Amino acid sequence: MMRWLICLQSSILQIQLNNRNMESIYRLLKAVLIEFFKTNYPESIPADFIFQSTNKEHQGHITLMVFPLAKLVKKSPDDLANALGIYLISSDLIVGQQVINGFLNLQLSPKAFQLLIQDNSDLKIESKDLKKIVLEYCGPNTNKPIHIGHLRNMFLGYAVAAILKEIGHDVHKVNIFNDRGIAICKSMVGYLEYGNQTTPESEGIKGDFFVGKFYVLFSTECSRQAQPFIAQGMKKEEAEAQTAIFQKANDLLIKWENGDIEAIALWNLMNGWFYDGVRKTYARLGIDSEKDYYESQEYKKGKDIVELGYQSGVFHKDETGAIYIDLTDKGLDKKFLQRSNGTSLYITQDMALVKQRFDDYHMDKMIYVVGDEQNYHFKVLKYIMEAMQEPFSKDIYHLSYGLVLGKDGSKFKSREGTPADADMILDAVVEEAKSQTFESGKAEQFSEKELKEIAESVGIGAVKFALLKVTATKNIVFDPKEAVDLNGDTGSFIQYTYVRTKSLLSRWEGELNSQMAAELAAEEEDLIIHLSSFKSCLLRCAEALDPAELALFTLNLAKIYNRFYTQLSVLKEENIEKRNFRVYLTNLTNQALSKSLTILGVTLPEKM
RNA sequence: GACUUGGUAGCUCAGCUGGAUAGAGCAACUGCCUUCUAAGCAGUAGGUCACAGGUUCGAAUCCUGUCCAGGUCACCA
Repeated sequence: MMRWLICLQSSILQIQLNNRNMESIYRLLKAVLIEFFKTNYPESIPADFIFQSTNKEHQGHITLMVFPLAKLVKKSPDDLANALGIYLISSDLIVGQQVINGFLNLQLSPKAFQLLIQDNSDLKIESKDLKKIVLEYCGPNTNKPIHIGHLRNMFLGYAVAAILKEIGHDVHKVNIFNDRGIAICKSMVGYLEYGNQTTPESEGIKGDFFVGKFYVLFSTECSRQAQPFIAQGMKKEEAEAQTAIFQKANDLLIKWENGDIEAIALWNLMNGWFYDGVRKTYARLGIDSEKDYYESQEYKKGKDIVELGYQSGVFHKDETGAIYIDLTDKGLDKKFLQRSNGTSLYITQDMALVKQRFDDYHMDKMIYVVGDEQNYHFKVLKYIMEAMQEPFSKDIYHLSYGLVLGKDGSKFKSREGTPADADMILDAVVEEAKSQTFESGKAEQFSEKELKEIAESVGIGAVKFALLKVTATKNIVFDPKEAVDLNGDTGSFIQYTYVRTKSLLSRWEGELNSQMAAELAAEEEDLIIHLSSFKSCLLRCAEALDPAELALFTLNLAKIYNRFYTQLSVLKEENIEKRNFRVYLTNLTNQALSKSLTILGVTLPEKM
């Protein structure tokens, strides 16, 4: 983890600052403060200064913490604060100062604001030490439609990739289809038993749902057949393995692995339906990948690696013939890599896949976006590659994220076909967005086509934002009903603000000019200060590989702009200087909102 | 049992490397549309930061212990 963070750390942030806003101002003030200490206390020059934004109740923009400094020079905090305040006011960045209980509150000068505007007039980040990064996300199973957990995975992966790209890294997104194994065989048996030659077209069902339907039919029948065994006291999983229908799935799996023509034909047919369906969902969500990997094409190569490791003595064989690696010296257990019957395991194919990826891309970092229930799996994978002395083992990084839980805090179930399906949730939210447009009374302004586009953009944006605003490592309690509510801390609030800026700018015919007005209103100051933290926010998100802070930044920007918009006139302002500058700030906000939402994967409606 | 991640308002979440009276949104209650889009703005109310110790000028934040919850520890994926 740490190694990775250091690699990504940009040259822009060489000075570690204690606050998220206004780095450039702090840097300049620090220089002034150092001068003060050189003159007055040459024996004790502080290594760092702690700044924070001033509390709302007090006057000023930024606050210097004087306690640590007072301790250093052995003076009372208030005395030192007063001396520092007077010294700082002589610089052209500060126009006012006030000491309260050892806190030195400072008021920034117009020049300081002008400086902030200049620093952030473009929102581009230029950084060095760029990396080639491959990021795997999505990873659907082809036996049933994707569910809410996949949504978090896709949105997170997409946004992280976009953030890294924005910083300047060379990012390649890839997908993995888990297209083989017992699960898809269950759907296949379901189809053989109940399919009657139907197709998604004949039934008018989206392909992935069509395949999933037979998975559910299989599961239902399997549970039914398992009842007698459970009645005898057998555990559920054991009992299901005893059923006739499960045996059929197992036989099909063996046939498939042996290259049976009929089995493979059916497998191709059903996977084809699945891909057809899931790719529609990807398109709807704007999820893309540069290269698709398929488990079916990789899993056999894993066996070669196992054999190689066994020959070279890295892996061992137990008395039954199963091959394992001993990780007890890492504080872990033995991990089996190949069954005693010679067939491969989940980890076997990942061993092959990771090597394949490095052969394909020769990248500096491989990021896996996979849920935290697989933390152990990736830890082991990394150790195995290390033991195999693969130089890339250190470049494997598991970007793990928490579960999406239902309202009562329990896990969303999808195995038995409960409504955790991604498409169902999206449809419901889009439908709600549409009815909200009608409720707002604005529906008449829009054509049928526009109405549909707005609902789609707003509804999907709401779900994306709801899942992205929570810190990635934490579990999310997701209530579809709340995502449907488009008021408050939501994506649609931001989209609405964006549309506001856009509408305002479309009425403006003058030039854009960053010339600041002589006097700034508090709302303008807040906006400038907040906008000035955009770049550092992005850098922190890149380091943390987590878009949550960007989501919150964007939300706050929208809030601050809305206050600005309602409290001040822009186009109707009579003072030309003020009007021009407010249009300029509106444009900058528009740019920042547009950039942030695009990174987060939330689309920008033209109107709403 | 071991490892791991969490516990902040009725609910969903912020709170970055310790700083001022712990912040948002939802839900509840008040106001504001003949004025640049009211999917908005302004306001009221709501807290023993799981608990107990410790470190210090100062702790939601750091340390120790306890309790509670999720996840993992397969010849499943």
